[in-house]
Amino acid sequence: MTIREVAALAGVSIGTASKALNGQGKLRAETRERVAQAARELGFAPNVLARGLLAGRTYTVGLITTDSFGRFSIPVMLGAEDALGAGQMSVFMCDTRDDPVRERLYLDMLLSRRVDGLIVTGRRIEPRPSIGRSLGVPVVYAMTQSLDTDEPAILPDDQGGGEMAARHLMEGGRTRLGHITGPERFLAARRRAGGFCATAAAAGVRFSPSDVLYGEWSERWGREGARILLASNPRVQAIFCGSDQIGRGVSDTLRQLGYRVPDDIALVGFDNWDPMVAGAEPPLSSIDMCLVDVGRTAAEHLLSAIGGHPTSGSHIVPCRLVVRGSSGSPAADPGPGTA
Amino acid sequence: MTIREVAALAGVSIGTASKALNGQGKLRAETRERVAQAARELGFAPNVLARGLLAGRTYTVGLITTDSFGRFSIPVMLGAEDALGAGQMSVFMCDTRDDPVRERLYLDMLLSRRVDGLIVTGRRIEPRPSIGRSLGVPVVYAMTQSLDTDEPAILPDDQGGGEMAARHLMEGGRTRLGHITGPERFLAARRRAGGFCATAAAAGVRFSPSDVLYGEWSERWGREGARILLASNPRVQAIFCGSDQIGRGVSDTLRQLGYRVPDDIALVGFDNWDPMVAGAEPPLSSIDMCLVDVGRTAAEHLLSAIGGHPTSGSHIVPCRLVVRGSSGSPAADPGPGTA
DNA sequence: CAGGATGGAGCAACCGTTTGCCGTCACCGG
DNA sequence: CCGGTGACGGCAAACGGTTGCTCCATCCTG
Repeated sequence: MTIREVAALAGVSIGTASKALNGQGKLRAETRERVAQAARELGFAPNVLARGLLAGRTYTVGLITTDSFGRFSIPVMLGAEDALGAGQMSVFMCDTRDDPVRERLYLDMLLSRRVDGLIVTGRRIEPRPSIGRSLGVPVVYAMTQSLDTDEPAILPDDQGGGEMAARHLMEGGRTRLGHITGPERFLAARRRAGGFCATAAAAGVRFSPSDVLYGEWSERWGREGARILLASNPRVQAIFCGSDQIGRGVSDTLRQLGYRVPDDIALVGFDNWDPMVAGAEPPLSSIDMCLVDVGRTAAEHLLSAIGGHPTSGSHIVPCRLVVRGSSGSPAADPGPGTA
Repeated sequence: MTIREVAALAGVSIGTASKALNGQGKLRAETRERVAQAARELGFAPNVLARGLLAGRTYTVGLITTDSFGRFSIPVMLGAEDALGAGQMSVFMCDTRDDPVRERLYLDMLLSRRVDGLIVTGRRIEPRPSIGRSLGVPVVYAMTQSLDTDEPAILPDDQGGGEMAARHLMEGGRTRLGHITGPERFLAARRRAGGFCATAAAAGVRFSPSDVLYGEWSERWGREGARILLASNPRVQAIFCGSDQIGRGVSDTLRQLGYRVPDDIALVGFDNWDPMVAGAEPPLSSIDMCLVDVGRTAAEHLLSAIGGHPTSGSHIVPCRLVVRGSSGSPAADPGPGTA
């Protein structure tokens, strides 16, 4: 199954066979066809290693993730795979499980495999330490960013997502808002809250940053947060939840306490995570970070860098609002979602 | 950063440097140390491609999954990665998105990259067509099996899981049972139901295969199934749910209808999927398929096959029961789970 | 008819590493 | 003093494929 066999069968030299298969050199069309036929017959596939050895590149990129292939990393990977697969590149995926030792290990492995580039992904509380500036290969961060802010990073638009949620919830004329979200130490939580507050303020709706209920990314906190919010603000009309899990807890609790969703209180979640939004009753409207796009964009930037045109700094990928039953207008339900 | 530089710095020939770094040949200890020092200084990492080219293997395996890196494939991949990482092998992950064309494409890619072996995974309704018997590399199926039943496959013990659930639910003396699960066309659903029925029968409890409620793998069906079950069997004491999502729907509906879990009705789910079991109220007991073990075992079989000792046929990995609040004894809650 | 142009195919070097074999040097024993 | 032996290290082939250069034959043109 090597090119040697193909050349022998076609009755040409190895070099000629190679040229025939790659469309190089000057060969008679008949010769090309004869070689192609031989290759087909033998099921020949060129050894990518040998080719890479000579070309100095491997047509391979490394993808390092820190969050155990969680539901955030997966779509990013899929997007990256899409963009790279089109360019005939393959992806080595490594899960560091957020362990610096493992990260170092995987990094060495990827470098000794001479990957052409690196994508670093994984949900983080804050920007992460750079994985290294002089590794000899380009690096792009996806859904996370380096403390070295000029290293290229592709990020979801958390702030824009918060703005979208606010605009959508206020659409039906609702003005008494609430926001229950994850821990304040998460940059993403603060950005979402920031966008939400700013949009409310711009619309003349009273909702200050101190009204944001920070807690955990869990259903339990959603339940608890809902009770706290209702205690302090019993006439709330719309709640923006920082994650679908929180949204789920809020939704359950509202129903338990006798509120109707969306008629009494409208809800919007965040992440658009199918098992969560679909299982809620009614199904939960949610902000989708379009992580597949984030991954695809990251891969495109990486390809560009590999091609000699590096980019730098943050690039924001817009979110998308998916409307479901939990946020129909109090007057008239707008019907099925736009996505 | 090649061995040439290292050799030059150490003042030896390339061949000698290679031997020094690999512990081969007969060299003075001082020479070895000098080379090692030079390598360290230059941050040398051997080019795995070049090494592989000569060795005829790549220290790489392909992992083909059909279910979009879903929550079933991920733990399998992690387990496989663990077992392979220890042997210094890397994993190419490919997601076919259940598309035969993509599968073919990825397969060709992996073969032209000369992977040393292949793991095929992904939840399937029934055994899948063989990916190919004469690919030139060993193949192990994980969490799925080939129609060619002698190809090695590592499978979770669905039947045993059903037995475990039955035994656990009957422990507290409960004898009026129910089972709400996914579509009957899924082999896994039938196996779980089979184990459940057999164990009930063996204990002299009346529960026949025709009592199983087959439906979908969704929360919605859980809700619906719970109502159906209660309508036909209002005094049911324990329900085995074929997935945690179904369990979640059942749990919510029971609470809504005024039943107390676990005091009136005990629940056990399947999959032990954290966001689902933790978010349920009370937290859902569940059968864990130990998919990490499945993945690890698959990788071990693959390594063995690569080493020249192929295995064949199905190998079953046992499940594990994780007890939580939803299945405490009606007499006395046994307290926190055993896991 | 002779010389140059051109088309077509082969040769060999190269990518980076490993490893079997051989040469060399020093030391030891006879 | 000479031959043998063992310790050390270098040489070169090999892995599979690519490509610049060379070489040969043919054809065309002056």
